[in-house]
Amino acid sequence: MQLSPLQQEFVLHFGEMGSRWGINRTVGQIYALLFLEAAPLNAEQIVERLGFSRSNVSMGLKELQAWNLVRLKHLPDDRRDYFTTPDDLWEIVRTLVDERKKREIDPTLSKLRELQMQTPSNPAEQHAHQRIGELRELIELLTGWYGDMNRLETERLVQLLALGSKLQSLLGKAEKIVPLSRKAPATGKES
Amino acid sequence: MQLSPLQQEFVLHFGEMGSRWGINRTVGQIYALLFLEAAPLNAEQIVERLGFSRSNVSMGLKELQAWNLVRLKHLPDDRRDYFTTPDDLWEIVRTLVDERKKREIDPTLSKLRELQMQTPSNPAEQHAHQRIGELRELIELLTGWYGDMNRLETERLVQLLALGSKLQSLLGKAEKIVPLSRKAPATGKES
DNA sequence: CTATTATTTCAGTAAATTCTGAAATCACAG
DNA sequence: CTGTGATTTCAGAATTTACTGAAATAATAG
Repeated sequence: MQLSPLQQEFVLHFGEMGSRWGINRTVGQIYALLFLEAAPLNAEQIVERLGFSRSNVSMGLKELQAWNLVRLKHLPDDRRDYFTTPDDLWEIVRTLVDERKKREIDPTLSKLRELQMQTPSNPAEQHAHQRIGELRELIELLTGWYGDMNRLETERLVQLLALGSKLQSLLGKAEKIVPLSRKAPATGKES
Repeated sequence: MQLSPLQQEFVLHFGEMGSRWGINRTVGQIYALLFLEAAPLNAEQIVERLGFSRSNVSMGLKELQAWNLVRLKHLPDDRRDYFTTPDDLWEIVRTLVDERKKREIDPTLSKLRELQMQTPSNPAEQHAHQRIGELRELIELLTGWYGDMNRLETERLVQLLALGSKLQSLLGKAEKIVPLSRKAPATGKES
């Protein structure tokens, strides 16, 4: 491995973390490397730095592209593909969550809805049906909230997150002025 | 597998999902089974229903206990261990996030802080150093926010999540009354 | 104690996954 | 076209992870 100690530790750590989150270790390392690098790298450079086989790197890059986690660049008079990660970390977070949602949460929701169609026949099924309903509701609440948050500009989102628990006291105050549900305050001028 | 179609589909789906999140498939299935079941189950009953070996179930249950995801119960005049999942789904979510944070996020933060101690020597390290700092900040913001949310009672938390994007308009209004940073509104009566 | 039943441990095996090198395909310059 | 370099594919090898059965340990009842 042809890396500075700083790079090396970072890359190894994220390879390890990736593998705990269901991501192939080498894919994690490739991503971590690209994340630290100022300039885009081509496959051969990744091979040199990480010591994987060329084909392994190729597969890893394909995987990262499928996840929308890398950007493809080209240099003039060079037909090799160069890869980077977005400069904006929030863009990375959004992509990660979006993709994970698309691949795992959404299919789970469909499955839960489908299972809830079945009317339970005995007490055991009755209970399972109930439980599945609760789970579906919870996931719907969370994904709905995520959708809302994702629609915010990054700056607003960061403000909100930074508020954290101060939020509830603020909300308490706000509620006194804007009484709970924000629907039709009867001013006759809705949009 | 000795399960109703409803149970079976649910259990298989969550086994599959588990394995995509770095959780052993059989552990996922055991958890899914316990989740649906009204009454606690003992290891032998899990063996019957899922068809795994006794030792595999034993290991799976140990894993779930290590993750704090199951509760241990006992029946009168029966010295076998019986397992359930909490009735309250929010408790489950909190446990999941807490454990994952403890095992993966917190060590990552330590690592990032440690790496940032090193003063960069060349331009490449300079850039890496910068990048690591940005990542650390982002994770700190997110974990800080999570800590705040986790401190809320479930009811308040659900209210907040349900508000979603309505929040920002509410906040806009609130901000006019409570001007941005909540520190020392110069009333001379701080706590 | 001893017998009985519950649970865990662990070495070996099975299965799944990751990784590689060789060959195929692709993309373009000449 | 043809040649050269970039990239991908894929079958098998290597590695890792999961699973099992047998044996050990633990817990309790008699």
